[in-house]
Amino acid sequence: MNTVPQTGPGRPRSEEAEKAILDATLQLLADKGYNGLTVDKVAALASVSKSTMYRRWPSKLHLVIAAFSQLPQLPSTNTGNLLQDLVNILESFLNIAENTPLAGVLATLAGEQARNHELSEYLLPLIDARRKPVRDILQNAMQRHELPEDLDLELAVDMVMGPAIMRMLFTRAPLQGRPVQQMLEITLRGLGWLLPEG
Amino acid sequence: MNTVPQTGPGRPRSEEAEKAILDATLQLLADKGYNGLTVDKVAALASVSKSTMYRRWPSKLHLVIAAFSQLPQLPSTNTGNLLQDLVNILESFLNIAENTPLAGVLATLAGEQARNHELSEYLLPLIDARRKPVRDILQNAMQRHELPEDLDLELAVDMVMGPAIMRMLFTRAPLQGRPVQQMLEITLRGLGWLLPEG
DNA sequence: TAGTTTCAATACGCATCGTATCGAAACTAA
DNA sequence: TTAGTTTCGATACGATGCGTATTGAAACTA
Repeated sequence: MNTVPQTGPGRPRSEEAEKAILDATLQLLADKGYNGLTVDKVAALASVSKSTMYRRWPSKLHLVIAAFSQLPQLPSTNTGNLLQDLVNILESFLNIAENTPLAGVLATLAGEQARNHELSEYLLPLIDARRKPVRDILQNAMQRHELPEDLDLELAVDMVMGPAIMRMLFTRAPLQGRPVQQMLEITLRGLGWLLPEG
Repeated sequence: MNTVPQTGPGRPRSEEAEKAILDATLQLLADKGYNGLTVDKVAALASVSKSTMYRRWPSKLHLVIAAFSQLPQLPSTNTGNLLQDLVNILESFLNIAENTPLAGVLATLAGEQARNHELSEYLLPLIDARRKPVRDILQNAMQRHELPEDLDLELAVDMVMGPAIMRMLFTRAPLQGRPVQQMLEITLRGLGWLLPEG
């Protein structure tokens, strides 16, 4: 994610500073959102000069993306119950989204991506990492023959996550508990879920 | 959407200027996106002074929202074929999204909405208007008894639009033609679509 | 005719991004 | 030890863009 490696002669880059910058970025992002975060504030909070930041990331946007990719993966349960596994991971995703402005930031980045194509290069892997747990759960179910063999996995991921994200970002209707389970039941039925018990 | 009515004495507000401002806003939005649009550029393109703009809308954000609500509704066909009607409206939505950065702007606004709650008041009606054609199509199908009587209509709208929007904004995989139809077939199956011919 | 509001033009304050400069610090290589 | 290189913090700076303020003319009401 950095711009240049630090091999050769000269003073080595401070790993400490790098961590402090990314931590400060995440904290300010969580406290004030993307627009409320300023480069100078990050520098002050991380006790670092701006040159140290811009040597690593070419813009505020890149910095934010780098900070995002530091976030831990969502815990992907594998209870063997497809519906329950999906409910779990979606609920934990929505919990994060409701208690931090990360969802809003993600939407902002998506909007920027539509215009700034160079951004996709950095953003797409990050998004794919968020899709991966869902993909894994679906893939496990396929191996248990609970889903059709010819299922388009990427399309299925969109079908599973799309309605919840739609509601979270745009509709802004209640989403915890019942609605999530209901949405997933509908989607799984559409995908041709073959329940293990019949 | 304006801040103050124009009754009473004094020079009346220019309807012409208002239209020119909104048109210029839409054009710049389509050409350069939200960040590429500047208030001064809008003023120049509309041949209007900034005071004329700020007298009507208190910020760039409000102006953009006002311009958005000027956009025409998507044409809601009613052929009697539920799948085809939904394919049509989603395709025309995606056509706009692919040929202009308006979709990206919508994402940007959604991101802002997550932080700026006062914004929801203006944005939600606008989003609801975009959902309405889909809601109408689904409602028509319900009256034809092609969908269950107890269907949660709002949830169904999210299920229909969510996967496509997910793919458009985040996944960024191909979306025209086959995938749209396939996604809708899966969703309708999950919703319990009772085909008219069987 | 007097009072009120909008108009275009323009200047201004202010925040913020990203760049540039500087001398000190930390490292490599000879 | 010494010369060369890169990063460091501190700080200043240019550029951009939002939103406000001022001013005199224009368009309306009473």
